[in-house]
Order: sequence, then structure tokens, then C-alpha cells
Amino acid sequence: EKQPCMPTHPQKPLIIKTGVQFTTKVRLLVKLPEVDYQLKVKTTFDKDLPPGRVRQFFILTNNTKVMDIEDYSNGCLSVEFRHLQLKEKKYINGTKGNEGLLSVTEELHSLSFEACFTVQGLTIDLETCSLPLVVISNVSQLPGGWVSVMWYNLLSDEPRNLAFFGNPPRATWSQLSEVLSWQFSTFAGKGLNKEQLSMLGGKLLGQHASCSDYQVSWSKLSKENISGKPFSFWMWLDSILELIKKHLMPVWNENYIMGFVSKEMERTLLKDKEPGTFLLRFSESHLGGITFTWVEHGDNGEVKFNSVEPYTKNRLSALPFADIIRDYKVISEGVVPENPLKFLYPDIPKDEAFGRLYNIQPSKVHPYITSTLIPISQLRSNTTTTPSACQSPEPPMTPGEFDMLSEHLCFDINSMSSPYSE
Amino acid sequence: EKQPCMPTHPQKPLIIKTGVQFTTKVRLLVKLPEVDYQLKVKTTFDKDLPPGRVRQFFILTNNTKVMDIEDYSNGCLSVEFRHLQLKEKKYINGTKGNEGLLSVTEELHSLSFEACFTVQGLTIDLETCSLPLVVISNVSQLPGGWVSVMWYNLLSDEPRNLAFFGNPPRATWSQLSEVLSWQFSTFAGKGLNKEQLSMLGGKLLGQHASCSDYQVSWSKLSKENISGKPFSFWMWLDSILELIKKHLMPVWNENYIMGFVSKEMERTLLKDKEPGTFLLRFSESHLGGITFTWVEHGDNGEVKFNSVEPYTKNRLSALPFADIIRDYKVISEGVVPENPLKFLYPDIPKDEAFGRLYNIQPSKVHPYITSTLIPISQLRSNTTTTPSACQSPEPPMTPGEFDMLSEHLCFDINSMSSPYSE
DNA sequence: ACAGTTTCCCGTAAATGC
DNA sequence: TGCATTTACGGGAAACTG
Repeated sequence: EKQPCMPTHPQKPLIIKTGVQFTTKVRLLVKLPEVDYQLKVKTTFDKDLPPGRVRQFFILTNNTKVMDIEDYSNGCLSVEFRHLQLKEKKYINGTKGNEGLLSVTEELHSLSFEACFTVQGLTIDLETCSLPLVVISNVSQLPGGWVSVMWYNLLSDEPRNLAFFGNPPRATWSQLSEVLSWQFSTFAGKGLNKEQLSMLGGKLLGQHASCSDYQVSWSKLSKENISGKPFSFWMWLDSILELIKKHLMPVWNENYIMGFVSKEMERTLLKDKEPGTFLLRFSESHLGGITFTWVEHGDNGEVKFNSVEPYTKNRLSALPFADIIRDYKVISEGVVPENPLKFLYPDIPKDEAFGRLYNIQPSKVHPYITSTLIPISQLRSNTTTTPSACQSPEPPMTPGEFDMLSEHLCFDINSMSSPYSE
Repeated sequence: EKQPCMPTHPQKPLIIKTGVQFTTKVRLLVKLPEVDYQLKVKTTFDKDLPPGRVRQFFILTNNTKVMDIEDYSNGCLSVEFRHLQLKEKKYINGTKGNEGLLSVTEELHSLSFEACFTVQGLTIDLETCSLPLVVISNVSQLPGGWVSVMWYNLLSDEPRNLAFFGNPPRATWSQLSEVLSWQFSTFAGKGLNKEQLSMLGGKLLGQHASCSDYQVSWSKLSKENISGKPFSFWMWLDSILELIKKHLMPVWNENYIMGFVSKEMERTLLKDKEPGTFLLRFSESHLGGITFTWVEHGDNGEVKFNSVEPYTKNRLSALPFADIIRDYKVISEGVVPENPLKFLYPDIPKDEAFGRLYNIQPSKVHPYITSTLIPISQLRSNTTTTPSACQSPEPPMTPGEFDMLSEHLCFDINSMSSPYSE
């Protein structure tokens, strides 16, 4: 009868940050017989959640509003709550929410809506509630919150199973890889191809990657650290998503970033290519880094591979990535510096690929000599990269199922959006 | 009888930002005969300020506290209010504070403290208040607020003249230059020498700069824009202070930044020096920029001056200034690039001056080739700087009077300090 | 001591108000 | 419309708390 509905900003709904305004909207789907009085709707956070175990929050601002006829659409009654804000209830006694078992981003909450009206002597109570919500207190928890929302909506059909992460189900690699690709297409404009997914599968699952119905656990995806690294698979992947979103969008959308390639595959691809052929991939050792690797032929004819130290958001905000590629130089004492990057793999001349993405160097205010930063590597001795473990390829993935997920995600709670931005 | 006292953080007291916690402390100077009951002190913001004309604020948090015997010191009673927070009173009716005449950073406020006790049947009321305070709502207003605090405390002996900026007095250049120098020594560790002050005097006052008791108006310092520029003298100077604080401290403290030199003086100084002699100065055309100018001899023996486009905080946070000086290169097509900076004026070899300030290039994680950004200028045609107006020199300034100012500024209201930081 | 979590608040951008 | 001022909130860092 009532239904939570479409977000205005299809970004990262179902995550609310305390102290930050969010917006939500409810619509009455049945047409009521003429009601000439004001129909009030009340919003409550965690309405019938028993205290204990989890943190408790409340809505700071006004939580009651009158329904109104929607301007557009078929004259439905609806109400939009804006400027809602969440605050944690602090208990004077020692009862602390969130005891041990679940991390805060696995703790699920919900927003309830109630209305009551009488029609022809009949009192009718209406009530509905949102899909499970994750409450965070700092943007640093956003990646963790978002992966919870994804996992829930991928694997649960229940509208409100707040205990979901008490014993979270596994996903098949086929399901997961589709969601991962969907992340890239949603946030970075272009999804993942089968080679990229194959590398990711290998990284996450090892040799099982070849079978697409291999089961992936929640823990493996987002809780356990990648062996030898201080971050989980999801944290790593999300850092790359953020890097693309902020600094690599155009390059990513042109498909110029191979991104996910094992080091062995990288060598196989580059070894027979023209010297100066390079490819772009993400760092596996650090969060949110991108590097390029190019082939060269040594003096005695042997093939050499070089990679730069990965560029992270700090460097990239001083100098856009396309300009780094254009200007990159290897310098040796007393020699004219040279840019070793000639062809984007397989064989696209660099300027043909990146030409449109270069920033024009504005020849600004004279009487000054303009100056830019250029990325250089100072060569003292030969550096050769070491080989790394190999991953097997992955069968192709067919698109689909997106609809299901996006449908689940359409509830309009978006702590990220400003209420003024429309 | 009571007295506001020393700040814990001698940063920028007397400025309070709404919504940000601040701390204040009051001490009872007279020793009371045994009082065995709790002596309560109450803080009120703008206690007897009539509404209207100015914005009105109130203390959000608890404003009453019991006095306590100070641990250290001679057993005085004192009380420290922490976590105080200001919020603006919003009027439902159209009465808006701050009407026209004064800008918000010229609006003065005050914090009052009251206590009442009976001793031997006598009821005694105590009351005291702070020096005038400036209330801001965003750090972008901090420079404007701080110059008001400086001007008030430089020119007023009254403890609480909230109408001061209705008709602010003038300062002599001698007074002002001392305060400006004091700013640099307080915030950047080293004050201004007489040549630097002379250039500043010339910039602010034109040809009157030669007489040290020339009067400077409040408006000239901080309200009128520098002719042809979209900012006032103070905004310009403060942007430089901030730049030094964040990015140039070591270089500034070694006295390597001449900083304030007119372009004509610059040429006079450099013209007879060894080619490759350079000096560092702040941009006059843009806020918070620093540039270097060096001499060269052209092919036909004539003297040439070059300056780079000023570096601002964004660039400097990608690459520290000392490293820029070390790595700066001028590049021409097909030629080995060269660093034109050889001697810091007058004749200190560059590496001797800056050597200790260079960042060690950490030869980080192999198998990567490390890469840095280097600042380069691409030369296409000759660029020569144009001469500018000349300023006359300024008589020496003697230190002193600092005490008076710092005494006035010692009241412990420091919206910048975290209450936890001790 | 420590890790997970929250709070604090600068600094930028956007909204608001005159 | 433009300018002055406030609000919003991401992001880094510090503080908190079991």
C-alpha cells in the first residue's frame, strides 16, 4: 500500500552518516477516498528494535510531516522528509551498543513510517519500513558500509532481515563478479571486461577462479586481509574505484586502463611488442595506486620491463594522469631526457590515444616564466622488475541481474545528497 | 578582584568560531576568608548588549561551574570552562543583527563572568568580562577577525569598547610595522627586517613611507583593496603568513626568503651578481605565492632577469619548496636541461644554503622505478620581466612594545584550541 | 597497548540572505 | 544581480573506549 521509492541521487543509498542530513520519500500507492483532513506521516528510526546488542540512533530533527498530492505523477499522496539527521543515543549506564560480534558496518537498521486515518468510521493504520540501513559516523566507513549494502541486496530477498550479517550467506563468483562490474559501470562509467574479472577472480579465489559457481564468503571479500597486505580485497578494489572516480574517469572510459592484469600476464602481453609499448595497471601492493609498465630492449637485445612507482591521489591531484603520460621522462646524468612511453598496448601511438585528454598548458600571467611539474625518473643503474605469481583466466560473464540489484537499491535514502541540490 | 588569564595556546585568541569549542578561565585574585560552600561562576555571552545592530549569540553548552583551588600557583580559586560553544540567535521577526555599517569581523562581543557569595552576612557580587571578541562562522573569516583583534589591542586601552570599529583610530607606521613584524615572529618564527618593512611601508603608504609617524587608517590596512588588486593589504600579507606557516617555515627561518622586495630593488641587487644568482620573493599579484628571480647574461652580454610563475600552496603541497629549488630545470627542445639556480643572493652556493632542507628521495618499494615530480620551464622564446614602481627605504625599527600587545592578548579565549589538547 | 569507532574541525563549495 | 555571510560536509587527524 505504501512504498519507499526512487532516489534522486542514485549514488550510495541505504547508508546514513550521523550528523549529516538525508532525505527520504514515501508514497501512498492506493488512492484514498476523499480525505479532507491532513494525513500525517511519522518517521521513526529503529522503531521496534530491542535495545542492546546494537547501537541506537534517533532522528534529531522534525520527524512528522503532512502528505501532499504529488505534482507530477498520477495524483498520488506522498511526503518527502528532508533535513533528517541521525544521532546516537548515549546511555548513562554502561550498556554499550554493538558488542563484539558485528562491526558497525554490518549492523543493520531501518527507518519506519506510520500514518493513521479514519475513513467512513474505520480506523486504518498504515506502516512500512525501509530496506536495511547502515549507519556510519565518518566517511572513512563508507566503503565498509557500501559493501554490506551490496552483499545484503545481492543475497537476500527479505525486505528487513536485520540479523543478516550474524550468519551471512556466500555468493557465487558469477554473482559477485557481476556486482563488481556493476560498481565500475555505475561509479566510473564503464564496467569490467572478462579479462579484468578473471584477474580479480584469481586474486580473490586463487586457482578456483576457473569455476564460476565457486562460493565466495563474506569474510573473504571484505573482512580478511589479502595475504601479506594490511587490507581486504574489497578495500583494495574500492580504493581503485575512488581513484578512477576522482582522477581517471576519462582515461578509464576510453578503455585505456587495462588495470587488472597479473604481472605475468603483463609480461606475456608486452614481450613481443614494439619497444616503448606500455600498459596501465593498478597497484596491488598499495591502496589506490596506478602505474605504467613499458618494454624496452637492452643493449644486448634482451627484453626489459619497467614500471614506475604507482601514482596515488595526492600526486594525481598535482598533475592529471594524461599529462603524466605525456610528460614522463627518464633522465640520466648529462643526457637529453626521453619519454619512454610510445605506444599504448597493443600499438596505439601515445598521442593518438591520449591527445584529447591532455590538459592545455595555459601560458598564464607574464612577466613570469610558466612552470609545470613533470614526472621524471632518474636512472642510475638498471632496474628490472621481478616476476610474480600467475593467475589462470576466467570464463566470460554475461550481463543481467543488474535490474534486481538496482531495484533493491532504489529506496530513497541517500545520506550523501544535499537536500538543496535540486 | 578577578582576572582573565594566560592562554594555554598563544595562537589566535579572542576569536571564536560558532559551533567550535573554546575554553576560558577565570581566577579570583583576592583570597577569600574560608568559604565552605561551593562558589559558582556563570558565563554569559554579550550580557548587557542591547539587541539590534549586531548579531546575537548564546552559549550552547553548560555555562555554570564551581570554582576550585588551583593545583599549582598560590592556592587561588579558579575555574576553567571547557567545551563552550557559541550559536547565533535567530530571530523569527525580521530583525537581523549586523546592519550595514560594520562587517562581521568588526563587530565586537564580550564574555561575562558572574559570581555571588555571602561572607559574614555580607552579600558580594563579583563580575568581570573579557576583552572584546570577534565571532566568525567560517575559518575564511579568520584573517579579518585577527586583524580586528590586533588593531583593537594596538590602539585601545579600554578593556571593553565594543563600539571601537564605529570610528577606529589610526596607527602610526611605526606602531603598525612593529605589529606586522611581531606577526611573523609569532607565527613563522622570525620577524621582519628593516628592508622588508621598508618595502611593506612603501606598498601600503606610497611615498610617505619614509616618515615613521605617518598615520595608517584601519580602512587602508584591511578594508580598501590594493589598487588594481581584488584584495586588501592585510589579506595579501596574511596569505603570505599562512604560506610560510604551512610550507616555508624552515626556509623562512634560515632567512633565505628576502620575500618583500620591490621589482626595481630586485634588479638593483641582482644585476652585478654572478649569473645564476637568485632570490626568493612573494608574489604581489596573487595571494599566497612565492617565486624566484635569477640573473643571466644573454648571448650579447646583456643582463637578463627571469622569474617563475609563483608557487602556491597547492603546488607546494605536491613538492616542498627546497626540492623545487634543487630540481628546477629549464628545458629547451633537444638540449640537456639545466638548473639555472646557482647562488642564493648574495653569493651562497645553492646546495650550501638549502642542502639541509632537501627532502631525501626515498628509494622506495622496488620493483618500481621511483619517480618524482620536477618543476620545469619550457623555454620557447626569451622572456624578460618588466620593471615596476620604486619604493624608498625606511628608517630602522626598534623592538619593544611587544609586551603591551601580548599582555592585552593574553586572555584565554582560544577558539582554535581543542579542549583535549593538554 | 591497541584497534575500532567517534569526534573534532579545517577548508572548500554551495546555499542563503541582503 | 552581486556580495557578504553562513551552512554543509568530505577528509585527515586526534580523541575516545572498551
